[in-house]
Amino acid sequence: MNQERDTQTPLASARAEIARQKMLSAALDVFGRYGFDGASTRQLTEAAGVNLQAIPYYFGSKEGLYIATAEYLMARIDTHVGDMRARIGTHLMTLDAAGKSLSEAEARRFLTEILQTMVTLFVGKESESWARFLVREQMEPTEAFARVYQGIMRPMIEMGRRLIGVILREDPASEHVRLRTFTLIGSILVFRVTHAAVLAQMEWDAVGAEQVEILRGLAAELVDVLGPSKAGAA
Amino acid sequence: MNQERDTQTPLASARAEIARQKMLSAALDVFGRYGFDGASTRQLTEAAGVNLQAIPYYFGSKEGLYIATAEYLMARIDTHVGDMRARIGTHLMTLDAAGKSLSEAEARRFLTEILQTMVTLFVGKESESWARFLVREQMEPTEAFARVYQGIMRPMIEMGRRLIGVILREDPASEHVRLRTFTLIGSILVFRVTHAAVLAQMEWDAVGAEQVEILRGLAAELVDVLGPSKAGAA
DNA sequence: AAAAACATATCAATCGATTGACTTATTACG
DNA sequence: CGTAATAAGTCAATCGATTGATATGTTTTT
Repeated sequence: MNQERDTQTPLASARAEIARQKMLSAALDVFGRYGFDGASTRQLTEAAGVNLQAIPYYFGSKEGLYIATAEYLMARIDTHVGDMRARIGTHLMTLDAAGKSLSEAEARRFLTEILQTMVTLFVGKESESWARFLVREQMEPTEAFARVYQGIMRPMIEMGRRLIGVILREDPASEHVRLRTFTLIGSILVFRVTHAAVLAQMEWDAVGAEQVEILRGLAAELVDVLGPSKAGAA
Repeated sequence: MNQERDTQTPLASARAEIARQKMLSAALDVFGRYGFDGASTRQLTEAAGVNLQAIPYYFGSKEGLYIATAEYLMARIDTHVGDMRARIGTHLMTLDAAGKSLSEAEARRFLTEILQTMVTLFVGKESESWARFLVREQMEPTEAFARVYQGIMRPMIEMGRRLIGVILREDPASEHVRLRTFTLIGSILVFRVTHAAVLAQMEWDAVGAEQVEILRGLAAELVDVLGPSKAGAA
């Protein structure tokens, strides 16, 4: 079995590339919906419109397809958040190089942007299976966890830590800032994880564009009420 | 008719009750760890030390065992949170009957208690499989979801809504209070759902007693910083 | 022709469930 | 009381269906 494509995409694989793409696209949906064990190879290939044999042929095994799907997912997500991440990251590095510090207002603006992107990406309907893929991978890490964590979670979390550190006026590396970073993530993630309970409690039929807009507003509010512990609290 | 049999547990079922108990206890762990599809009947019966046939005999089917396990879980949880829930619930009803309203300080105290209970129940290690059972049931509802939601989630959420309504000085039924209730839940739940990422970011080896204490402190802080939108924010 | 891509027909393993025989406990009856 | 009849509980053996993977043949491209 030789499906190595080390340096270049051979012209011969024009057909193959289409098949791979179809399979990855379908696998992202099927794996996201049913998980690794829950998704059968028949299901995966039928959803992609390819033969059962295509899995061992192109990806070696079911597990190979899964790992490839995880990387495909990260690439897809990067097309959605890559710009924002690069922009904020560059801004932070520019400040570092100039020896200047991030203003609180800027930090709030960036943090709001990140959380609102999380809403769109995690709670929205069109990316439902993606989100389930990621949540599942967090809760029960598989072989692909390290890649997903390093590629998506970690950079986002550490960027969030820095921003929250500025807003709370604390060390971004402190335990407290790390904890508060996770609480903010959880504040959004809960609308995906407890999806059924959310629909029941909010009296929503589904999470459509209208609901996403409400949650984006909520994300902005969460950043607004975030602040250093004030002495003058009753 | 010298001996009543109908009201009390029949002497005949003493053995059966032991077997059922063993099976439910083992099933709670196995289902929690691997999910419904992931747990095999062999696994379930071997963990309980009973024969494969015990599942159809006592619970009709694997699904019957699963539903029974969900109800068993709720009973177990009730032994942990039942007292608190009853105490707060009674207090609220007493106030209602007297036409009095809940003070903000009391609301904060109760809410902190609820969140800290969530920490112990969801994040602690000894109840890890329980928590995973519940989280899984939320994310991919099965036949047992309605029971779990009605029995555990809903009463807790609606009690939280009432308390948060007092603190935010808003209508507990409003959309905003509902949203903020979920964000609080998510702030704790995230430490279970993104467990692997939490360990990596917090540089923890595991979530033991020490970490639970830290998270209980975080829960208290989250209630502290909760308040009606203040005008004097810079 | 040679390689790449696709398809058919299986494989052994495991799934949940069922069968029917077996042991133990409870009830019925003399 | 004692003992046979009945029910309750346990067990190994096995069912058809499905799982991921493979062996091998066919078509397409170079």
